[in-house]
Amino acid sequence: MTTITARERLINAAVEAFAEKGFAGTTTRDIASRAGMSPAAVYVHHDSKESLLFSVSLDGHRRALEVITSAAASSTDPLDRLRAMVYDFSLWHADNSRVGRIVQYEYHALTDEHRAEVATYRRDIEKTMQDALADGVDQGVLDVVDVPGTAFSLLSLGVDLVRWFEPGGSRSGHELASLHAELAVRMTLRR
Amino acid sequence: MTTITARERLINAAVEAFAEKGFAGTTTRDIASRAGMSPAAVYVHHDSKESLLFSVSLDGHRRALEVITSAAASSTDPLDRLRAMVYDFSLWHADNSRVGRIVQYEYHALTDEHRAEVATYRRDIEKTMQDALADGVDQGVLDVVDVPGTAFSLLSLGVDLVRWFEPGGSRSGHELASLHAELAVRMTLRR
DNA sequence: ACGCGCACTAAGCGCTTGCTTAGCATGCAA
DNA sequence: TTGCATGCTAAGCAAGCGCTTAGTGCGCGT
Repeated sequence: MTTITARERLINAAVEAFAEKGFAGTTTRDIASRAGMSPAAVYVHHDSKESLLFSVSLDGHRRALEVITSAAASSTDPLDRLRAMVYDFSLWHADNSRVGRIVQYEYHALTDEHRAEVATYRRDIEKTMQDALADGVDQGVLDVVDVPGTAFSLLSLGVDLVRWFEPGGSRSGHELASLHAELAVRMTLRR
Repeated sequence: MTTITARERLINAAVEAFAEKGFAGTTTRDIASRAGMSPAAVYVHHDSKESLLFSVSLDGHRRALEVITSAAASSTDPLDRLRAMVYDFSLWHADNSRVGRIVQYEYHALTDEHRAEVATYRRDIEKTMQDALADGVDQGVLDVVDVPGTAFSLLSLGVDLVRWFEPGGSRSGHELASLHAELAVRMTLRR
């Protein structure tokens, strides 16, 4: 059985609040009341509002990198691998749209030090996608003129989901991830 | 010669501030000082901080719709038209990344009434892209299984630019718009 | 020369912000 | 029984918020 600590309850409350109102629009009182605690309780478990954001953002970046890294390792066939990477990355953003929104849109609200730390995960995510495309070109399966630009565009499809995606909406995460994977193949397949 | 009114100077200041710090993170004092005025001057020309946001957002939505509408009317050839629409839409977002950021990311900060008003422009933008794809399919030039989903994905490429694009960066708006137009053709061309 | 209207400011009001301080209930070791 | 650490709250502080009020200086028509 997993016990949810008070610290974790506060983090979950912060995820809800930041995703709904943004970092600047969220008050520490709002976070506390979502977690069923008094305003002062936030500071028993976390140093500041920004350090709460950093916890959420760092964990989100780590999980996003892990998703795309595992997908990259799932196959040696360039086409299967590309499909898996785009599918899993987009699905993760649909399934975790609140955390994803914080990762993508509250990046600028981090302190310089914290922003620099999560920036390494962002570079790794981009590099993983670029490497997959470059390898597909080397193997003669893919035809990609602009590898960094195309990699970024493929990631954009997943990232942009968090701007509007709501669970229980008219389209499921699987549907959208499948669409993105198919579009990715069309964008890059050698003809 | 064009004279910039005090009202416009405040709007320009608001664009800078909202794009940099977000709506909730911007103070009316910040807007006023960027415009070289006292805090009270804001209220001589605008009703509230939110009405300043609405002015920026409404104008941005109108201009984005106009860009894609003109591109849609620029050719009857489905492929040329698609290229023009994606190119112009992405280029506009690169050239107007600050306004674009406000249009896309501060949408939720509008009042319900104001949000409903700009929502019509968003629907028109989507519909314009969907119609162009559907017509290309009808003419036998394009092959698009999921028209609304693909239309949204094509727009996402341009929209996502505003998240990170900075004028004077390593890639020009033209470069990115060309890339997006080429990817759009690959995504939809019948083979 | 004068008076009026308009663009603008100095000052500040009531409220909310992030965060701190002082203290209290509970549980456990001795 | 005592003593103390732990996890929390009530109260509040200084600063900053959106916005208002009361007025000032200046250009312009007469």
